[in-house]
Amino acid sequence: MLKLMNADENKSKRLVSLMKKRGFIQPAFELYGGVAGLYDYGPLGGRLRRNVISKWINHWISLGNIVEIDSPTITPEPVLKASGHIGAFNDYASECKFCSSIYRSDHLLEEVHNNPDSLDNLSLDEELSKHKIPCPSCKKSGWLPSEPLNLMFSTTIGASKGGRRAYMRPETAQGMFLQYPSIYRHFRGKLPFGAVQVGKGYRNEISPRQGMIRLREFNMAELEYFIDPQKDIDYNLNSWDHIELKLVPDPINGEIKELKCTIYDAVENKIIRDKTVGWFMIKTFELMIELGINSDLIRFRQHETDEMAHYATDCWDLEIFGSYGWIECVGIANRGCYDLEAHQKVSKTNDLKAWRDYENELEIDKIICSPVQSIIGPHFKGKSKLISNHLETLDALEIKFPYSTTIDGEEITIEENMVEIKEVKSIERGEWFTPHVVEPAFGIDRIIWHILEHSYTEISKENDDYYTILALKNKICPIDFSVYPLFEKDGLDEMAKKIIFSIRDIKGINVNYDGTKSIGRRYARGDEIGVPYAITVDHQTLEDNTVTLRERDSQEQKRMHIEDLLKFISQY
RNA sequence: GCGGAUAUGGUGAAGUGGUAUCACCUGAGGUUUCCAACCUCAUGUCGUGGGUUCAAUUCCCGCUAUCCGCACCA
Repeated sequence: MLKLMNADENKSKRLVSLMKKRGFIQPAFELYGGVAGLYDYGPLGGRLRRNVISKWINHWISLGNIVEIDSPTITPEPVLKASGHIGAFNDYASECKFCSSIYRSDHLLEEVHNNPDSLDNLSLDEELSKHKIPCPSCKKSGWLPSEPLNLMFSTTIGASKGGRRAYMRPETAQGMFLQYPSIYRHFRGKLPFGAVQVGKGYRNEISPRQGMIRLREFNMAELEYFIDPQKDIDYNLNSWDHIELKLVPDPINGEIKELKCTIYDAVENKIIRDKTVGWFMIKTFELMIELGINSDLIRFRQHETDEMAHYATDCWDLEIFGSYGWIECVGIANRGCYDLEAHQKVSKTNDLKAWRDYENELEIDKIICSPVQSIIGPHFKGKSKLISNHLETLDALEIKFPYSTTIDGEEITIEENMVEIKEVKSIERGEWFTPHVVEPAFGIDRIIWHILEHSYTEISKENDDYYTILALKNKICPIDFSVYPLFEKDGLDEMAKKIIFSIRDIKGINVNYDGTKSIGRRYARGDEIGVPYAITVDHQTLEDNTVTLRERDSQEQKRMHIEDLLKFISQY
């Protein structure tokens, strides 16, 4: 496999050149020297990206219980504190007092400490001064207190000094969690349901590498699927029995082993711990094939327990093989109720819950102490509300009067005449609970990169070592049809333009005209950017209204009447 | 972040202390009856800031970016 990668190295260089040359992908801000980790999509890449995103959204929306939402990228600090992004994502950095160089605190201590990664900021500072760690750059020893090295871009909301601290979101998921009440209402409380969001995410990587693979600003597409953990849903997993997935399970019981099996078996045999995760895995696999990823180059890898993010309980990555090796492109995680509960706790609301009907109604007979407000009110004044609440929690059968307790730091006594012992009947039909969340999170840029890599084919033609075909799938490709007049004279060019106008009337089709240079070159130009079909207008067209339709991948041509062509295109 | 290498039209490359060459691509014209043909012409380049110098794309230093290791990240 290593040999294969080396052989492909030049090929992948030629792909990068092509991407730049033809306007798919290029480093951003090149006029100003460029910025690592930031990329532009060009005239063709922009449309490619749009097509991938549309396909992604439709794939999920068509399930019927998924909606699309959108939320801001600028996120106030408390949100990210609640979600755990501030804290868990952090490493500490120390600044040299003398030369202002900044280093990761734990890295400075590597020589003198076994596991500096585990230290908190105070211990880090202590160790640094105890061992008189010198600055690698100026060799003096003296460090300012370590600060969290945050991988998020920070900003301030509001221009004045009192502005609120905020960050560019590191994932789109939080937007879906915060919109949960609205989504819950939309579906009128019927779980399971989900929401998707496509947008930019930001991570201030220390050193982005590997081209499009690690970006500082990237396109993410995330789906949050809210489920009742107690309800067993039948996903009909055996309807995918014709597909064998490559799985690399958590090596918790031994060495890493890749195995092949159907999604049904993987869930049955508990290789995949969560059925819903399994369902999303196979749905995601389907989507990848539709987008043009080579199915042989896809595998799922389960996160090892210590590798799992702070929120997840089970997590599988969809990895795609390309010139950078196996790259994680989708993460499918069961996040449990972590996020919703965290936000409920911090924001002090009760709104992030769902209602579950009991199978059988529960009749509950209770004997309670009902406070007599006309006595308690005047007697305890401001404290009366707290006292009433307390009384309602007591078991009336056990209580003896006068009853003493401490409320709000004060000893109080309840006399018998302050309460009324009542028998109440209540019927409980269900309960509130916090839904669990299964999240498939897609790195769109990484997927696009691999679509391009897997589509990129070089064949040899006479006099041509590298004839390039970008075998993009229909409707993913930026341009769907090209119309070429054999020559731009004798009215062929006008005929071609007439045909283009009729094609443009068909919705959603992007058609392109090219009339310069030889016909062979124009086919080559089209093949190179993945135009699936070329329509050629020749002299015969003027006589009998027929054109030739050339297929990109087979390079075969068929002559057909313009009417039939338009019919073909409208069904394309 | 550390170590090494690199930066020349859109792409891929050559070259020089006196402002740069080639191929492909692109555009115009000609030619051409279906797969990167040919002819003529044309457009377009020394990453960036500073230093040395009469003169720097070339030499030196800083910065930025890219590639390869290591580390980090997922």
